[in-house]
Amino acid sequence: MLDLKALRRDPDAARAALARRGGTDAEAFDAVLALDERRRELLPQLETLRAEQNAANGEIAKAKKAAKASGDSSAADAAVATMRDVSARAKALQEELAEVEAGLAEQQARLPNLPHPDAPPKDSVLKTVGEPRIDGLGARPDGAPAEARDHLELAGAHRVDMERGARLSGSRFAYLRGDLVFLELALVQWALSKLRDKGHEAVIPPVLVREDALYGTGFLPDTEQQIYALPGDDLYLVGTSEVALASMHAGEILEVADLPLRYAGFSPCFRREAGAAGASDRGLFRVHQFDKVEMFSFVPPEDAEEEHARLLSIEEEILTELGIPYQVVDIAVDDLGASAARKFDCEAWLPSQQQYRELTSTSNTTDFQARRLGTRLKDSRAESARKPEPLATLNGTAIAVGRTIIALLEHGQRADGTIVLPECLAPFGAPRVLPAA
RNA sequence: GGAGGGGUGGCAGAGUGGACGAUUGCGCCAGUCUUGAAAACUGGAGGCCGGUCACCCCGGUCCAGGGGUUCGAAUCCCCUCCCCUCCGCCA
Repeated sequence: MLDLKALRRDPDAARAALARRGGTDAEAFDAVLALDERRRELLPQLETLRAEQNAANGEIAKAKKAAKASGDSSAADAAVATMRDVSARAKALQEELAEVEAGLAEQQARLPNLPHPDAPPKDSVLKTVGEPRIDGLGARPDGAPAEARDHLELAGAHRVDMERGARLSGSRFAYLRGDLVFLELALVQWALSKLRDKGHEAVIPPVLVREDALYGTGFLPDTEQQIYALPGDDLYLVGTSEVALASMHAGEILEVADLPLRYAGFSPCFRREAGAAGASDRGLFRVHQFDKVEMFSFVPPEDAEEEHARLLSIEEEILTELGIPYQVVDIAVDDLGASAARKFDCEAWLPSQQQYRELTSTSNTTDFQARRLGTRLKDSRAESARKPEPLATLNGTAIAVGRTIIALLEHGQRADGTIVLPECLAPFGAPRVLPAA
């Protein structure tokens, strides 16, 4: 949600910023301005009537008492009759105002966040780290791609069982089995431990949430086609624990001294992924259910960019320690989600596809989510008490388990089909080497 | 799922139609006292909207949330959410 005061102060700047996103938000934007203005006309009128009512209430109470003593209730009756009229006018105004405010809230909810001025017009690669090759297949000096097997071949149906997954639940569902389960648990435990050491409290959140949480985080009204709903219970399955983590402090006023608040959520994620499946999305790459470790931070607004860089550096550290070559992409302004002002993706090199594919992503949502969720910040110890203000929230993927497993299998593969796994995972229960399928 | 009982300020807890944004206690902040602290005493302190996006001040609003009755609602009625107790069920 955007700050109405800021929009009023400089509508043209906001309009221009929104236009960079390329969507058709102009109508909603103009509607917001118009409804806001109407609201500001009606409100003082209603308040004047209310003040009149408040003043009269005391008089009526006195008159009633006097009437009781004297037996003459004519004065009281007259006052009540007068106020009956005022009350009716107030009620009419109130109804109109409620209508305007409902419309305003609806239009306002449709507006996405203002993009960061540095968010580029097109995806732009900021850096590339690691060699796009596979050490274990080093037999050929040119590193010819033909030899690289993809993760499904490497894992085998007894470890990534798509067929039975589909039989049970439909396409894009998988059974993860055997060694790979321990690999997942090791990845998760490794990541959560690392994040704990960096000040992120581990959290296992609910994954079924109310509609409010999805509106609050900006997933509604924007990505409804991606969200599983349970209409019988008015609940939704989250596509990311970001929803639950952001909502942890909904409606709260936080203390500056308590910031930053940093979390690491571990949860399954559910996405409908409506539409045709592409060949490059086969296997675990795009499934309806996957597990993920997600970072989430609440920081003062002025620290948001620094925190964004921090989350990105953690993502890079994780990829580096796992030995996965990657590139960092500054996501195009017209490709940001509704809540993000800026987004960086880390794309891993996938040997089987000979291209970089998204593995992790980190977004600076500035005060957009905080404003929607009603999470604010105050400083009780400040010299001059200032009003609570929205703070900044940021999120970033630590480990998207399925895709990380893909990258690990493909990069660890050797000519004989066995797979070397990163050393750092061994203490957490992962095998050093997976047998060939 | 069934039957009851509840939700009031940071916490505890009064208030059941008329000056209640709300008695009181604890906690918190400041001051007086003190070498310092404690105690005691005095004072202060919420959010939101608007007047003017500052301060002060003023008006409006907020007693879980929403709607209704009334000249007037913390108080009466309806709906929703949450918590507690008992029963049932269950990883």
